[in-house]
Amino acid sequence: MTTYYNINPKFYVSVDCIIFGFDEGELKLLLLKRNFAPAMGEWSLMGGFVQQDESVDDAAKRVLRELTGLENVYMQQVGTFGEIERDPGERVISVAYYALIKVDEYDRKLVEEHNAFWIKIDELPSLIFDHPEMISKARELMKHQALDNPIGFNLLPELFTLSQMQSLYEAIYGEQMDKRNFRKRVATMEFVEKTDQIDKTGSKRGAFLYKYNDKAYRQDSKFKLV
Amino acid sequence: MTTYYNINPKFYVSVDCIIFGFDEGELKLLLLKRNFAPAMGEWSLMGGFVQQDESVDDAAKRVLRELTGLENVYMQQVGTFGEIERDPGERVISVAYYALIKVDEYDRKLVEEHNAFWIKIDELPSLIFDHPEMISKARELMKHQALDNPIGFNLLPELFTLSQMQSLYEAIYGEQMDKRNFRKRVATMEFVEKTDQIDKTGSKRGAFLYKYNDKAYRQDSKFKLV
DNA sequence: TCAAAAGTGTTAATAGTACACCCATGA
DNA sequence: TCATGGGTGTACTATTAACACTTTTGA
Repeated sequence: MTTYYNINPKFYVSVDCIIFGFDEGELKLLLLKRNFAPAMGEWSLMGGFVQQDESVDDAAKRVLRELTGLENVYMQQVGTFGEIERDPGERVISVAYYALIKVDEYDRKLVEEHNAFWIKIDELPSLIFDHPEMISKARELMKHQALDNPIGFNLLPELFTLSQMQSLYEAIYGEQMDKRNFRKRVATMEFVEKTDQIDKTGSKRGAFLYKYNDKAYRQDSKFKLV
Repeated sequence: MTTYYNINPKFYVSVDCIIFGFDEGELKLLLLKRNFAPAMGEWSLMGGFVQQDESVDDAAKRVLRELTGLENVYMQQVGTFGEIERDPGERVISVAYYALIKVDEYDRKLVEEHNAFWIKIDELPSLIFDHPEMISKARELMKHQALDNPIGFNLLPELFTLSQMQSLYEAIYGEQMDKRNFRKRVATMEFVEKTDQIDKTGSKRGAFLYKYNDKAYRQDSKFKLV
């Protein structure tokens, strides 16, 4: 019964990745200064076309891997952008995903080859097509999800100080937090575990390093910082 | 520079609508008992293929209108379902939307022609493809959005009693609420306005009818029932 | 007269917020 | 010795949760 389908048109379908990183106390996005057509020379998200042999989710994973070399990254679908003229070249329906990566883990060489750069999220250049809209939706969604899920740890190194964790959440929520209240709340989370290791890079005195225990989270599961 | 696009495959893209209604104190979905191919005789969501001359969002609006006759309905994109084999006939990438409609407003004749029926959300039949997954995601998203946005009024008639409103929110949240606390919270919302009209259908004594004032909401904008 | 839904306040518990000083260390 | 970030507790305020009886009226 292929006739049922045949009367309908087909479309190019792409994926675009909003790649978040946290570095030097700031949220950043990994963006391409395109050294390829179309829109060469302009800034864009990393993207690619969905292929026959992969699901849309898998296409997003592949595209992220092509740029960063990373697998098993936390990714979430942001939404599908389907305006007729969104890509001036041809009609393309694009599915946006956001990804949270640790900035000390990605493949420098791949990123360099793609001419990609980390840009502070409050200092974004102009971007092609509807990529700004994708980013603002992604940011909104990520912030919303971060409110009651411990997804922020995907942006922190394996071992982190409480100051790093606080400045991450300040960056995500866009507001300052009280140090004592913040630490009080973290102290109630059994899945944020204090190690006996000390980080000396951030201060002279040194700060205890903590780690996130995902298994411990699934059992008790309460996360709320605001 | 069409060569850039040409090397990539194209796909059928469809939309599927999860249509919520609130009737007789229960949340319901408008589902098709398919009287057309493929999967004739089975239950499914209302769907359709995206066409060349419409955006994906517009396709969803069109499909909803084809079934209900309604325009300007509250709709939200739920997500895109892109597994390779999700439709056993052909590869189709589908974008799911949920819609909130007032059950006293839709076009009975159109619904009858499509062989569609209102089914209580806790008594759903088995559905084709990944439609159950679409529904559970839609329900989750709707519940989440209903937590701090006054979207529930899209499901209530223009005039409603506080008992109706409470039972709606009990259905959405899936939990019983305290009548006095509920009314206290509603009383703080200036955008829920008491009229001087009384509904006598629900009780012998009669209950005051209220209405939702969208303009008043946009100005003050706080909504929180839980 | 009675069944059935409408309507109405107070109190206790909990959660959230504001706030300031000492500590340890390397330069 | 001093500048820098690390670390800690308490009192107040706001929010949320628990709870029971009276009213109206049609059948």
